[in-house]
Amino acid sequence: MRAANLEDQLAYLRKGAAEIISEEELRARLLAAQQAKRPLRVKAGFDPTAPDLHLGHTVLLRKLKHFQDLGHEVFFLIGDFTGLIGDPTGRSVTRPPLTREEIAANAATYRDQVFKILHPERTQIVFNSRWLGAMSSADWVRLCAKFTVARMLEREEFQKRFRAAQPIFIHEFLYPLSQAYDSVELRCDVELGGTDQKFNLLVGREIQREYGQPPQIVLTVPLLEGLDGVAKMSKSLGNYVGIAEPAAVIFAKLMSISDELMWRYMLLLTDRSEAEIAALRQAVAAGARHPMEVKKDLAEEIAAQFHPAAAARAARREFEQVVQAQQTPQDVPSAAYPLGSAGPLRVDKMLAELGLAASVSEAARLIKSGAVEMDGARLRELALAAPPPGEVLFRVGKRRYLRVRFAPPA
RNA sequence: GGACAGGUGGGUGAGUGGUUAAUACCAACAGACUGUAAAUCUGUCGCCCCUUGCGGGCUACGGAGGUUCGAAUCCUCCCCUGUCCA
Repeated sequence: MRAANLEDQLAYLRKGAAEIISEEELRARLLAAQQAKRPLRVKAGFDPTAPDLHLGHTVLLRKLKHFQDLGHEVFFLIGDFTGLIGDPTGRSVTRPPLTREEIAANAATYRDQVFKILHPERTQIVFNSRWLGAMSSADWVRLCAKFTVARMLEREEFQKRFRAAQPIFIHEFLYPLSQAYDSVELRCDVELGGTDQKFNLLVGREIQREYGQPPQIVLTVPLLEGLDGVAKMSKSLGNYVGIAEPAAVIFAKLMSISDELMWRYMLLLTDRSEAEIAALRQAVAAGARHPMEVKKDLAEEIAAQFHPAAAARAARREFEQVVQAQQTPQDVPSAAYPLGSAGPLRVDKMLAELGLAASVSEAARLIKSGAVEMDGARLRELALAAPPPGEVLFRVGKRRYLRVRFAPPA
């Protein structure tokens, strides 16, 4: 990979990128680095509070890895200082500072997850509190003096809120400036981010120039749509696939995406070439390939990025058996449930107590809507006059299973 | 410092004394259909109690008090946000 010619390198880095500012500069920088026999310094920043990475993050991580494949150096920056500010999103407030222990724990989690994609030997994990926390008030004044309010208000998020008469707090202005200063401190050649980061990344260029450094090249990657295909993937929206999730979960979640979204995922989450994807898409359109089979291949391939290939294959088989053939899964958890003295068994209460429903009301709702099966038979009543003997298999909704052993009253 | 506007359920956003646990939309959950795809359709969508029921109780409309048989809706104070003026 390292020996590839310049144009091949550029093409490799361009695949799946939303925008490169500018490609000319990148070409020149690649060339200069090659001649000087030094790797490029490539940075991307991450939120210290959300160490549970999902596929949306991997779009960026994969692009970082592409740089590493070409021999460059990646700075995986954990924004423990900027985390105090919170990237302006309209609802963010100043966050309580994390303790040293929390930060260390989050960093460890990152390390575990990130190296499923990145090359450890070409990755440096850095914390921006190291330099931002050491800056004096005077340093901050100097930094702030390098950027104008008018420029700051160009950011779409600020502009929107300004027009809508919504609050903009002064400290929010410090976020882009801090991030930009990170680039100065690390003498970055390239910074990567989602398209929503474009403004911040560009501020980095200006601030670097102010500090007498050549401005970094900015490469943005598209925000990955979540499982719903509409909103961006995010944990809080619940439309995500976590990379630490079991292979079976990853597989099942990916099977629920729309056919249209499948192509997008294929482009951004796999190393398949655009030509290959286009051909496959045509085959599906022509009826030569069944979209479900293509989706299974994709789901298995992605699951295999975070699990052994055998585990991914097993996930596929399990899906075929449990979901498609409607067989009960192998490893259904079981629980004991003590029966009350006499009287009928209140199934709604039991489901809530065993964690199959969030509350008794919720459980009652589920039963009334026909979502609960007992030993394969749909349950319609909240109470059972005579609890069945021995072990009973409960199914709630499509996926939640539990074997319940009824213990006699104590 | 002054004048004015506003703060409602996960989100957007109605409601200005009483069938309002609170319109509508989105999200979410479940069912039907299917390739557990999407789309579509239907139902549900605060918590708890009684086996059910157009059943009962509790909690909820920035916070704290108050008026009233009864308040998200009126009054007082406080907190927060925005606009304009200084």
